[in-house]
Amino acid sequence: MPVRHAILGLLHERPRHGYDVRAAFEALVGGPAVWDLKAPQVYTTLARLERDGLVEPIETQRIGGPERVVFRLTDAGREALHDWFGTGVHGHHVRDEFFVKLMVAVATPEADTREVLRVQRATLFRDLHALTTRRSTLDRSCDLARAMLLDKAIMHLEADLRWLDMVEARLTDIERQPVAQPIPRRRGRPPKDDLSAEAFSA
Amino acid sequence: MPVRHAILGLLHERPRHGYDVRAAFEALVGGPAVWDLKAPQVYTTLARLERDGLVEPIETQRIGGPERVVFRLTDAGREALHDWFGTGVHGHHVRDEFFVKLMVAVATPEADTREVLRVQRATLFRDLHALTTRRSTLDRSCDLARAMLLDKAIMHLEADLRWLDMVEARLTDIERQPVAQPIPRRRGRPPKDDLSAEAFSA
DNA sequence: GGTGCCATGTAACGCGTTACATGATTAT
DNA sequence: ATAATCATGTAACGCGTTACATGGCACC
Repeated sequence: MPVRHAILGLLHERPRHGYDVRAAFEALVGGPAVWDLKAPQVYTTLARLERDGLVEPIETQRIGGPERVVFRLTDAGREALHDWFGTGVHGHHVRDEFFVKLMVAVATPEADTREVLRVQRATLFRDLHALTTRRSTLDRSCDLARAMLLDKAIMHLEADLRWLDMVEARLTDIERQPVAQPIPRRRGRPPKDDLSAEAFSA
Repeated sequence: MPVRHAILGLLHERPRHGYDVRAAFEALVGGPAVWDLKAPQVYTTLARLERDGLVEPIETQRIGGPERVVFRLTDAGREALHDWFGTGVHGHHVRDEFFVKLMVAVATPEADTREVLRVQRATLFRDLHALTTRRSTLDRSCDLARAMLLDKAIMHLEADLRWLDMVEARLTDIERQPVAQPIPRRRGRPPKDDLSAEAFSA
């Protein structure tokens, strides 16, 4: 959902056409290396915004190449932008790919869980190194946005690495204990066929 | 991409039909409260996996209700699962909704950046409180998966809150300085500037 | 005049969600 | 009998991505 609202913000500043929106977005977040907003997403999002009445075309320029449709915010668009500023963003804690991978690995006897952990740690360390390197080259420049974004990414990577340490410690603790019992989807009548889910295959 | 591969893992354990996959998945991650995998996603994903040759139907049961198609892994499916275990998951950190909101707010004179920060902090604190509460009720039970997932979520929320403190400090430092200059999308002849970065995005 | 690139799109796909259809079983 | 609900889907949408089409312009 970020792009949609970001475009509202950029159009609030001034009316823009697609390419302008894209350039402004990337300038905002720190350039295409940080967030390469794809052109099709700009145009389709603008089309949806227009359909929803948050944005309206005001003119079409033809300077060199194809026609450029310039959009501006409507009142409804300004309201949506204001609402966006007024609501917080929740952490999305749960949809975590590596957590799922870890759970599947634990449940799969043929999988080497320690190896999965090792590979993940190595991946995150490489990411962390790349980020800290870029961060240090940035320090002298006055690019606030990129520095803050890198800081955030670095802090999250560090959290992930600490979490991996915790996970490994716990796995060592309970090396071959039973780990989970099935959680019944409590609903009405199960069709008594119940071969459902004993989560981990001892 | 987690669900696709998780389903491969569950079918590796034993052949299953759609409902069975869903129940097993939720048992794995800690119940529908943690990750409510939607039924349509299960069936469409199974269909894609079958189309891609990673999974194949072996029988159809009709016990009570509708027909149930039971799938099992193919060799290609086992290979895909193995590859999944062998590759690390990069931090995605960059597609961050709040970061975008903050950048837009800074660039929008009418927006109250401090208020945006305050609302965000309040939201994250509420999330953190909810999670720590759930975490403490879980402690005595032996539910490893949920505890680890909550730990991860809590650590990331703490990182976000520390980051917010940092951001606020920086904003105070440079209260009304100019914040961003546009970054020209290299047009015309590409100056081969190539500051390409892995570690970020895809 | 090619070659390539800009700027505008369209089309199709993946993943995820919600809304809805269907038939069978179970509870009241 | 009626209502609920389970298990199987389909359809449509949002968001994001890649591949491709189009037409002008810039350079060699």
